[in-house]
Amino acid sequence: MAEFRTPIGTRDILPPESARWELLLARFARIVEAAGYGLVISPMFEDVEVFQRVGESTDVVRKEMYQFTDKGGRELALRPEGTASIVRAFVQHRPPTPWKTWYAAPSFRYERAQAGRYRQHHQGGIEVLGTDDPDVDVEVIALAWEFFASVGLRLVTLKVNSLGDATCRPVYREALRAFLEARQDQLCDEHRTRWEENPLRVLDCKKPECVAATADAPHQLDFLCDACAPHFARVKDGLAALGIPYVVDARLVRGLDYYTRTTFEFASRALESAQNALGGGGRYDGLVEEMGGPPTPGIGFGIGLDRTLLACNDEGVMRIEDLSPRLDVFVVDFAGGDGARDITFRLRSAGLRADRAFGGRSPKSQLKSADRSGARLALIIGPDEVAAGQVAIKDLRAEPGTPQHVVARDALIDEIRRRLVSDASTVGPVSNLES
RNA sequence: GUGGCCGUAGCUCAGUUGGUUAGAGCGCCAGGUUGUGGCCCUGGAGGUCGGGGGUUCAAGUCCCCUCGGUCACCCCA
Repeated sequence: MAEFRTPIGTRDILPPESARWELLLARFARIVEAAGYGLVISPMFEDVEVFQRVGESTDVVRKEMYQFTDKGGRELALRPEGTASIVRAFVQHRPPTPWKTWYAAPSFRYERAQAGRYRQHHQGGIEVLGTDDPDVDVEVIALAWEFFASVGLRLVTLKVNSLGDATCRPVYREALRAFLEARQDQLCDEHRTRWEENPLRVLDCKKPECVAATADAPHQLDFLCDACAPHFARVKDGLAALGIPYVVDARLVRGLDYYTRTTFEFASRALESAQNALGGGGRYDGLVEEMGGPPTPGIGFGIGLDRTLLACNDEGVMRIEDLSPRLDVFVVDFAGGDGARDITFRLRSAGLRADRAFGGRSPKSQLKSADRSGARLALIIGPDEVAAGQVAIKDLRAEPGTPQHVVARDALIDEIRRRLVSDASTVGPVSNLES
């Protein structure tokens, strides 16, 4: 057994699996940048209060945060989600609005690991600050939808809801409180004592008692004010206009307290595991102010990239086997090594993807490495070729017995290019699935 | 934080009611082919049986503890 291993709930992502991550991140970046979003790279730890502002009553900040004191006595925490950092950056730098940003970064939560749940997971997300136009809500949702579609996922479902705003939410809360108060003895053990703390959370409880007791509970949707109702209607119209299927789920309550108005969640019907939420988000029109900035509406989503890949596994898309080899040529030299050293360097300078064998191994052994590398061509340099100033080119995908060609060193790069363009499948893994 | 299941080679696993030097497939390395991969054949390297303690003449096998993995609850991405 190895002496050291990755901490609980974390893992190494190694080749060839990591190639899927490169592709996934490239897809995400391409889609959101094409929509005018700019990358924000923020620290992965912040003043602990930055994250506490996203919701004192949520498990994420209450009991799952990686908190620590640094040597200067500062109270810091590892980022448990993406939005708080972006909002903090907005308040700190006051960029012009609307500020459209994206990020792809790890988040950390101290939880028991299980399928689709890690202590370090990776989220890709976008945030738009400075406009409450409902068409932005539609844009944000549509970009997430497009991302899932771009990786080939077909079994993704979208749920939307509106949680109201500072005007209508308190009214609804009070109605729900009154409703729960009348039936508190029917709730589950936990909520019988805690329903007052956060009444909305009771609607999210999966215990049969709570589900039954709240079956005909009032919905926020029935309490939307004159500002929120048309906002939500416009969002639904927009989704319909773009052909994005959705269901309104009046019981959708997300795990962070900052949400207002539009909230949404993506789930995979393909995922067998209990963790089938791929991502979610919503509006947080009060959060910037809460963080000490000017009143500024905002909306965004976070997508779990780890889970997106799990969903890809279950749907059979983004398969590692479909990723093409990354190398154009593999250099085999059993004439001392000068040729491998010099030619590999020249090939790379010319923009070709090239690797070689080291250690002066036998021709057979080096060819074996060439085969496994997945390269299209092998360049063979033996004493005969050196003497003639030539290099042998072997097509590694040709049928056995296919004769190899010998070219002068001066003509080598042109000849390789000629052979590569004649076979489109030699394009690398990223660009091959990029279209 | 709670519970179920599981820890034997790099990987996937076998190991008969406890009984000699712990096995296979894949992978890796080498040879068969004094300069040619993929198929085949042969050989080799690689394991304190997760760790500690206990029972026993004898423990990979039984018991306890512990660490780790995994799945579920909870929560969420």
